[in-house]
Amino acid sequence: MAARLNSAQREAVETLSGPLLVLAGAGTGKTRVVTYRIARLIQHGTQAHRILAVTFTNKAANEMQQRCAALIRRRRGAPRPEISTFHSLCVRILRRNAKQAGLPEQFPIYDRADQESLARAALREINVPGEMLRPSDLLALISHWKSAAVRPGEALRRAASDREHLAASAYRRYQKALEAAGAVDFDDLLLRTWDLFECASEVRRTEAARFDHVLIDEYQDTNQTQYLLVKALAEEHRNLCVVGDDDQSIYGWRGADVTHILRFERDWPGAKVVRLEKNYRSAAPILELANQLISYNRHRHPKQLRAARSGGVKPRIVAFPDEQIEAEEIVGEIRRAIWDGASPRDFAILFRTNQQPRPFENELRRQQVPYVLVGGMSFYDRREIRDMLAYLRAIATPTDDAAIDRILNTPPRGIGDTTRKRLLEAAVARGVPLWDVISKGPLPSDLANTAATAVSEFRKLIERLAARFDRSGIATSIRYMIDAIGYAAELDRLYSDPNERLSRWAAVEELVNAAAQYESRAKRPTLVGLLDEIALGGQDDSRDKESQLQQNAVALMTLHSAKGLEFPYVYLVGLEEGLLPHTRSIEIDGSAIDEERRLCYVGITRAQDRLTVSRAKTRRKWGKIRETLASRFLFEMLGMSDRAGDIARQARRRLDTSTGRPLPDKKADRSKPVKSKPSKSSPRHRASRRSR
DNA sequence: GACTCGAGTCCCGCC
DNA sequence: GACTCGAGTC
Repeated sequence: MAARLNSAQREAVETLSGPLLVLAGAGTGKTRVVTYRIARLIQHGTQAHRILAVTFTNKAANEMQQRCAALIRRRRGAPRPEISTFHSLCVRILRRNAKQAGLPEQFPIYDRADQESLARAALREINVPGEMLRPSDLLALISHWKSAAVRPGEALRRAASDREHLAASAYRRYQKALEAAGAVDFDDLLLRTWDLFECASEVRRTEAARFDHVLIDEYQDTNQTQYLLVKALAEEHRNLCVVGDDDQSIYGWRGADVTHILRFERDWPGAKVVRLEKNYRSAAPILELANQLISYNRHRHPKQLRAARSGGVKPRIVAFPDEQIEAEEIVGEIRRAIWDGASPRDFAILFRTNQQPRPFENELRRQQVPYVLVGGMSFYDRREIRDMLAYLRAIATPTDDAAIDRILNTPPRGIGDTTRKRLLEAAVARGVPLWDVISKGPLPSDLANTAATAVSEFRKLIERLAARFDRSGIATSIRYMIDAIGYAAELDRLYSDPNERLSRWAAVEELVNAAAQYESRAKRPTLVGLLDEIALGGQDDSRDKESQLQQNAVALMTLHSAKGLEFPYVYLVGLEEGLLPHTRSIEIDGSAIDEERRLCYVGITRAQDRLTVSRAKTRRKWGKIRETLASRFLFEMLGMSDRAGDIARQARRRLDTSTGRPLPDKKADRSKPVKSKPSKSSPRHRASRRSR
């Protein structure tokens, strides 16, 4: 099998023991190296189930599983290598050792919306004015603390400003509420596993001893907790292989620390380092642009991607009058290419923020080009699905206050705000979950008679549903549940538009299907198991990234979602100061801009054959039209350092004079749009003919 | 307690 | 522009 590998790849595959760092540039066959290495280990006598490979996304884990399965001839029922994300790995460890971890046997995993309601409650409790600290700000801080393994006490000690002090107190309350509900949030999955390893060394030893080899993908994106976990799992046998590219570290904002990969050799003395620099993905002119751009970053392992292919088309850089025309022209071009025989799935439109795809979606629909918006509003974020899941969680783990709170009056059953508040107050005062107040009583004495009746009806409903789930299969019980709560009637009531009603109802049915699929797939299906899968990114989410990308449709996604993918034709859109680099990063400057630059680099290196980079000269934001400023990266990728520097200074000036909001500025950007060599059919020519 | 309407807010990326 | 929240009304 080694014949299909180049010499560097072969070296990485054949180094079978000891610490190994594979510095893999974009498109250099990293996945191939990892899967071949796993196959080689097995060939050399390592039992498959004693190999652990950790990825960051479910998509990467699934893909790696499939590739390994294709490579390893396996007897039916023979063990497989354990390939999973950090989060799934930690859930399994915590569920196996729930008692030692101080968790109830069936703990719920809180998602973003649950976290937000906890954050809101915590801020209310300590009377923090909304303009000082919003729930989303608090959650970002908490996540940052947790990914750096900082507990509330430590956060309080470290607080340098009033705002941080308040946030740290809110963090303490947030954590208390989480513990009271016996729940964990996403960051807790990692942090509590680390705590468990620290407090119970026998658990750490047992868990680490399950594996003889550990592989970590995308090592540049590990945060502090993940770094500690990796150490704990591999320090005994030292058979650790990490793979990554410091130039593609784009998750600094959620605690990823690029220094982990930069100092690997110091952490693991005797480590071998292999560099993969031969790029099999992109045409040479595309790589030239990428190399040029990334050379502006300071702290990095020096690398130069070399194209394995010769020839190729020079990337285009285009400016459009506004974002509407940007969308129209790009979609028009894609439509014509499809007419000429290209396949829709060969195209990707990449952007920085989630508000950018809207005009593209409209155009794709109008011009009848099949497309798929990857990420964004997920199936499981839909209101009706969230409602159903809240019921399921309340049934599986009644201590889940967030779930009970959501369904208490959904559909409306006469339990209004006042009643809800009184129940919550009683729960807090008694130090018990909300469900205990409802089910065991006594109900607060000041409840109105009608309210008390409604609450006890609600209790009976949940008990009846729980009994049903005990008796029958999951999908069957969910169908019964939807019926029992009268959800169809609720949808009729809420949505007058029959199309919307239909689409919402279809989503509900889809959930039943997902549950049925899970039931047939899982070895021992349980409601908690189903909810775990969904919380961890839903491997059975038929609308998830992977299956979305398998459809023959143009892919629309953020640069963050695009990492690890490749397309023959890539449109990297909205290259403007304020978007890429984003305003928030311009404010911070320095390393934040470097990360934006890496993001842009990731975008460029997704393209195989043709790359188009575009921007709009004006853009509508909150209903107002504003003139934009070309991104500094456009000039950097062409090696025009001076112009890039000018732009950076202008962007900062705009920020200073407008408290963070770019104002229309007649003088700004009067300079010619970035020079490109538009062919006659270039969208720019056609765009200028349009009057609008 | 449920519903409607208008003012104010939204200001990145995600497992 | 789109969404949320709170005051006012039934």
